[in-house]
Amino acid sequence: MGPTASGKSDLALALAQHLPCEIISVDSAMVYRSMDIGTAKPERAVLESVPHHLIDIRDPSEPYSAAQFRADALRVMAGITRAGRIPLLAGGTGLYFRALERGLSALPGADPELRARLSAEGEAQGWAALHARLAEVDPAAAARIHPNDPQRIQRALEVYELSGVPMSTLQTGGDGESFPYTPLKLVLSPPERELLHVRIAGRFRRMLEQGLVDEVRALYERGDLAPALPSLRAVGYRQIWGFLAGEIDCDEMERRAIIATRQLAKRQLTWLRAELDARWFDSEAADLLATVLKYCNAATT
RNA sequence: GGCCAGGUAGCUCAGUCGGUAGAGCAGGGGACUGAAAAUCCCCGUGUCGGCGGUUCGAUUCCGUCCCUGGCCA
Repeated sequence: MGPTASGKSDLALALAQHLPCEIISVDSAMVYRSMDIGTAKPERAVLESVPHHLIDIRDPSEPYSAAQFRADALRVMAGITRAGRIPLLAGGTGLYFRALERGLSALPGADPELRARLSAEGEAQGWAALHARLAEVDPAAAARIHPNDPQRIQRALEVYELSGVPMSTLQTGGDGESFPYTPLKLVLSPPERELLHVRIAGRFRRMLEQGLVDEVRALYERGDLAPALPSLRAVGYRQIWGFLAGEIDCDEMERRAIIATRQLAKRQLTWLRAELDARWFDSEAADLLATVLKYCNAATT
C-alpha cells in the first residue's frame, strides 16, 4: 500500500521476482483499458513477465466498484493460493483494501437509471431537499451523511428505493463472509511530504511527455464517453478532458492535475494511517528491497 | 522624468466612513460500505510595502521614499 508516486509498482515487481508471488492491482483506475500513461500502469512487457491481475478488465465506459473488486480479488487470490503461490496486493485504493478485508454489507448494487433520476432531482430541488427526504426514511443515515455530500445522499436514497429498507439497517458492518487470509501489510511512502510533491509534479510532466494528452484525446474522440464517468474522473484525465473541451489552457491543466494528484496522495495517506497493523517503509531507502524482503521472511516464518 | 493605478495570508483579491482584518485557491488534519484517482467535513496573526506626521488610537487620513504595471515624454 502507498500513496500515488511512492514507487509501489516497482517494489511489487521486485518482490514478485524474489518471492513466489502474483501481483493483484488494488487500483480503481488501472482496471480501465486504454488508460495506461495516466494511471502509471506497468509496461506491457512487465505485465507479461510477472503475472498481474485486475488490470485492463473494464472499458472506460463501464463503471467498476468496490464490491466488484472484492469479488474479483477473492476469486483471483483463491486461484493463486491453490497454485501454491502468494497473492501480492499492490495499490493505493483504500476503500478497496478495506472492502476486501472487512467485507461489505449486502446492499443492492448501483442502478444507473435511478441515479440519473436522483441526480436530476438533486440539481432541480437542491441536495438539501433530498437530504431532508433521506432524514424521513432513514434518519440514521441522514445523521451520518453531510447535507453537502450529494454522492452519499444519492446512494442512501438509492438503497432505500431499491430495497425498501433504510440503508443504515442494512449496513451491518460486513457481509459475514470471512477473509480467509492473514495479510502482511506494508506501506511504502517517502519520509517527507515535500518529497512526494516533487515526485508527483515530475511524474505528471513525464506523463505529458509520454503522450498522455493524446491518450486522453483518443478517449475524447470516441464520442461515447462522458466526463461524469468514474473512469474519466480520474486524476489527470479529468483535467485533460477539460483542456480538450477548451475550458482551460494547457498550463492551467497541468497545474490543476498536479494539485489534484497531491490531494489524492493526501487522502490516501489518511487511509494508510488508519491501518494500525501496517509496517511503514521509507520509499527512498537505498536498501529498500532487501529491507522489505527481510521483513517478509521474518514475518512469515 | 511626469501622470495614473496598485503594493493586505504561500497565490488572487475583498475590506476597515480611524478602534490592529477575511474570502476563494493552495496547504494541513479528518471522514469514508457497489463512483473512491470519487464525494465531503474541519483548520485563517498576517511588521495590511518602508519611514515620518496628525490622533487617545493609523493597515485606514497626510507627507515622503521604495517597488510593480499602464500611459505620456
